[in-house]
Amino acid sequence: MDTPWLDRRQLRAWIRLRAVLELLPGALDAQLRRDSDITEFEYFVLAVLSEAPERTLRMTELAARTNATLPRLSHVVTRMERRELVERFPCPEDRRATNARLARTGWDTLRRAAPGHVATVRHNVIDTLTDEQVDQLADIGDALLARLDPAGTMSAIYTRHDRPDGEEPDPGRGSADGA
Amino acid sequence: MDTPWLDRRQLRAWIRLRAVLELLPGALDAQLRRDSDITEFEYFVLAVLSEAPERTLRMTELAARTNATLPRLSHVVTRMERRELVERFPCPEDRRATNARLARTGWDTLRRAAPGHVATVRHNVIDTLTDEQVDQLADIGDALLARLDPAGTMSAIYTRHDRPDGEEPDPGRGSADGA
DNA sequence: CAGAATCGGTTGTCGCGACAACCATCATAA
DNA sequence: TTATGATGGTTGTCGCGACAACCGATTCTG
Repeated sequence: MDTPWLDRRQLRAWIRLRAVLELLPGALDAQLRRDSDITEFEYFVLAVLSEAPERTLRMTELAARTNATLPRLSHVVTRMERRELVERFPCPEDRRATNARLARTGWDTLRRAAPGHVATVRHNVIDTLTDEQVDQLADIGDALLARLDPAGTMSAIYTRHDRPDGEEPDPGRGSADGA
Repeated sequence: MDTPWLDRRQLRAWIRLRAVLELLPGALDAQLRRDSDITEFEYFVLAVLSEAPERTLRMTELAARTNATLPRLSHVVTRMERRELVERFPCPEDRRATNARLARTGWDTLRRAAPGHVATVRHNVIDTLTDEQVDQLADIGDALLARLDPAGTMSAIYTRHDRPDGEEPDPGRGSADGA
């Protein structure tokens, strides 16, 4: 356990990363709560569901893709169900399992929330970086996730199907916006 | 409000960043809780205090440097006081104010916790990146914090006094480790 | 030197996430 | 078949953070 201390340059990077870790989630959350009355996590749940076939996913799978524990997800979905953002129904093939499906209200909420959320992400992240830095950030993210999420459960979601859109769940294409 | 959608490269960066935001804090927290029975935030409070002159800081200042709201800090310090990690005493100059001082136990706890914490940071972050990426990360962090923390309250802490150590609060030098 | 506004901090309530305990279902093997 | 263990989920309790309400001390204003 004789790990060397961090040198100045490493420390510089770490301190900044730590600060971002502390501040950014709050900023994103605040905007969504204020403008759409949902959590960033709830937004993410809606987004993930909206990407799934039939807009339906088993709880376990949904938990994995959102990096939630099952208990946490269960609680969250219970609340979301109350607001009719999602629906829960037993899985026909496996009677232990439960499916979560994006409800109409959830889809609408997501669509309405998306633009503001994207704007916030742009404002706080993307637009503050050069194009080069954006790519560097992606590579750095890959490196970190190799440790944090070896299975790639979190990041694979959107990159899997190779589309120009992703986290932002597509309102803007498809039936919306009359594009 | 006609913010353009994220293009593929931007999305790639954002998704990864988001995943890191979700996973990294938990990883750090888990290690500290397990090995030293303190939160990452408590660790940080200890670290910040240990860097302050007299190992003492006013609550407001401590809150600013740890990016906590005052109520939150007050609660945290209450608990830490119970475990004798810190002490609170009224500020002589301003009788509204309260000072928080690092207690003996807190210092010891910090010193014992530091190596494992550093190792975790290395394992999950620093050692997964090239030297070049470490610098890139620092620059990216600067860019993001320009928005998130314009006053620089969070990141200024350690860079201000220009030392080779920083977040990691110095055990390792001084009387520890018998170096 | 009143009175008002402001500052510094604490306390109370509420909502969310972690963890453990629990129940039901499916798979496996004797 | 029935035990055994694993899988999929839910529920209960606890601890922490956000927000609002509050109080004493201080500064500002006339």
